Amino acid sequence: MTETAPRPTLEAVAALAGVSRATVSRVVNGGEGVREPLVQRVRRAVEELGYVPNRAARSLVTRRHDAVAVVIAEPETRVFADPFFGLQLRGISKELTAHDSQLVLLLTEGRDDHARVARYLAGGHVDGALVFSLHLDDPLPGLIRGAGVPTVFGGRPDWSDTSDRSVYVDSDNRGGARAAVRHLVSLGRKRIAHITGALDQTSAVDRLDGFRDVMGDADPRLIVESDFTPAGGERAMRELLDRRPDVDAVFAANDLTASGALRVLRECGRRVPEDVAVIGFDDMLPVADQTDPPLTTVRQDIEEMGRLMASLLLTGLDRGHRDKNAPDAPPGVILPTTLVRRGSA
Amino acid sequence: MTETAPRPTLEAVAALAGVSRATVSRVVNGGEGVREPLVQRVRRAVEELGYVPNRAARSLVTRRHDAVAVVIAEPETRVFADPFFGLQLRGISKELTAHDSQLVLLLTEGRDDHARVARYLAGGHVDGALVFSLHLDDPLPGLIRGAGVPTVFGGRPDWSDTSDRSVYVDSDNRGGARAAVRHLVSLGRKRIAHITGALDQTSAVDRLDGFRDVMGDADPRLIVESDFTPAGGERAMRELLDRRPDVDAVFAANDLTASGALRVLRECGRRVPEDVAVIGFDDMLPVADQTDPPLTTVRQDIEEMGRLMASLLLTGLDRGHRDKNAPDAPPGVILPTTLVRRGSA
DNA sequence: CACACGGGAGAGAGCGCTCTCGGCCGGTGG
DNA sequence: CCACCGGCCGAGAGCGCTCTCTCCCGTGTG
Repeated sequence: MTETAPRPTLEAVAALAGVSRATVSRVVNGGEGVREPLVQRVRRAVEELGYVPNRAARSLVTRRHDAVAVVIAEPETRVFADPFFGLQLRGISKELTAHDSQLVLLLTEGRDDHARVARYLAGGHVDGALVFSLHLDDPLPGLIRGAGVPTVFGGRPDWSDTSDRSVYVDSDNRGGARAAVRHLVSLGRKRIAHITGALDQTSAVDRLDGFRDVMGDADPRLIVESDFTPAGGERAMRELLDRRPDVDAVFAANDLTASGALRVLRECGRRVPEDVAVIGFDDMLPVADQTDPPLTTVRQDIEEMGRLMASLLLTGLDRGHRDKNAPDAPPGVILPTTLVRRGSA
Repeated sequence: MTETAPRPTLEAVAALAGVSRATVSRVVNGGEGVREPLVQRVRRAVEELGYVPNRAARSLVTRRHDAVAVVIAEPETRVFADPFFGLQLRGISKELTAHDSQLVLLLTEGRDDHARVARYLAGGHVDGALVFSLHLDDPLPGLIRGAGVPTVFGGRPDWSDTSDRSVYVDSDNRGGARAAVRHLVSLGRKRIAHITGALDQTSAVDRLDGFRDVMGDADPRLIVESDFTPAGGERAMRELLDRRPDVDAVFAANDLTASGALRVLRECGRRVPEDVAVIGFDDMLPVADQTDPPLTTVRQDIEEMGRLMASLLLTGLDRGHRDKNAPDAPPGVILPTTLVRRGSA
């Protein structure tokens, strides 16, 4: 823990270059309206002193922070133990650093954390927020909208509030589900079942809707509600085999669920994919490629989703600064999903 | 993207409470040396206006930022796709919010990112840094030390530089490995093999050392070098069966490797644990409990590791401010690991 | 009853930066 | 030749806060 050395200031650079602070500032911020020889002198001085602008001083006057908060609301520890957020963060990070913005991470669990996050965002310490809130009844999105900070949501928010025009980015859960089920149909399967995800999340609802788009007239017993976990997948699969022993295909709401289902099928002596074809969702590595047989699944580009969220937020901020009357951004952007064929279907 | 409302300032609170800015400042920062009735008046005014201090203005004068950077150096995308960092971040986040500090996340891939991170840290925008650097030859730790920012490393850094007294937190990789191997011995296994991790990482080296502590005199052919991946585990297991078909136990450097090994063993008709016992490392969910059979493994408390890193950094910072001559913090803190018995050994 | 003492409150400087404004200088048109 | 205009640069104010310094008032003492 060494003592921090005194950092060079704009003043110091100005003195060394023999110009005024204002000129150094201009050069540091793009160099518009400064003649070339001066620009060079200043650049050299900056280099020589190793000058780095003091962000605090800058944002004190500009009222911008070049920082955005990433809020991950995650009641269950389990959720964060999967690679999903890691990939999102990666995408977000790339986009933010490309725009020279910082990523301030806010993790929450429980209600008091919500208040803390809302206060932080309302405090105006960041230019905007990227929010991941998984559950329909989560109060956080409301709190955040109340904070008056530009926000982009990850995943479609709950539409129960119809005035809600929140910007969001989501995967094409419904379309992906349709593609999966159609694939099963094209394989000649007749009794296609669906193990749902936790239906308090829009992604689970959308995947179920996609299933229904294709299998609207299916026996309702072929739909079993579950919770996105492997254990839940096991339970659901047993239930399914009990209800309809003749089931010949399963579309599981995610890969974890599918892995549970696979285990039960193996236990019960059903061959996959010969007797029962199985499709998952997410293409979550290292799960999907580690099952036996490797899982056919619907891939979503999670990293791209993060990148796009950040991009949307930043361009929104820019537009806000330049032109308040620009046409609104589309409220939602849906990223395509693709079917990845492996061994299980 | 609404317009940001004008935020109330200290001045405004002071006016409302009928006191000076200085007094409000005192109250906001703990209220020492202000008489009770005034404290009350100020508190009410703060409440009424919804005043939140402007961090930029504050840190401009205090030269503290109440922010620490978390640097995750991660050349391969694969690494971040596992739950490890998520849990670390969770632990770090808890500790930081308890101390009212922000978490600024810096993800890197590639050399130019290193320079960027070093510049950022040297720029003095944060009070300290928590650094995860997995590889022995990574130049990042050196750059970061050069930046002169208080730092705590996650995982034992490379000791090739003997003057290095970096503070770090690590799991007891060596002890955990010993416990695993001893367990195999206690099961009566005689031909115990080790599939190593990527040996450019200290964790892999330490686990190998732990294996050797117990099995020092083993046939060197029972040690196969691998890379922490499932595919690597498969390759290594085949190699192992080829070299020593009579192998009766495997200690794999992590759970992913173990899962690959399990698959090969099943393919080759070996029963687990009857013919070959298998132990992993990490207790990575949802891998360890999803294998067939469920994996016996060595658990490390990853979240606690993150929490402890943050705690060490913060107390170090505090001490730095209060008393430069306090005894140095211990360079390394090692967290215990525990053997988790499941079905595979 | 005058004086020293100490604790609580206010005044004011300034952290490092940006940004507006005004002045200077060179070039052009009348 | 002079007024004018436009492009560059510098001067200076001020962002919101903390912190030192000073002043004031109440209490205890000679």
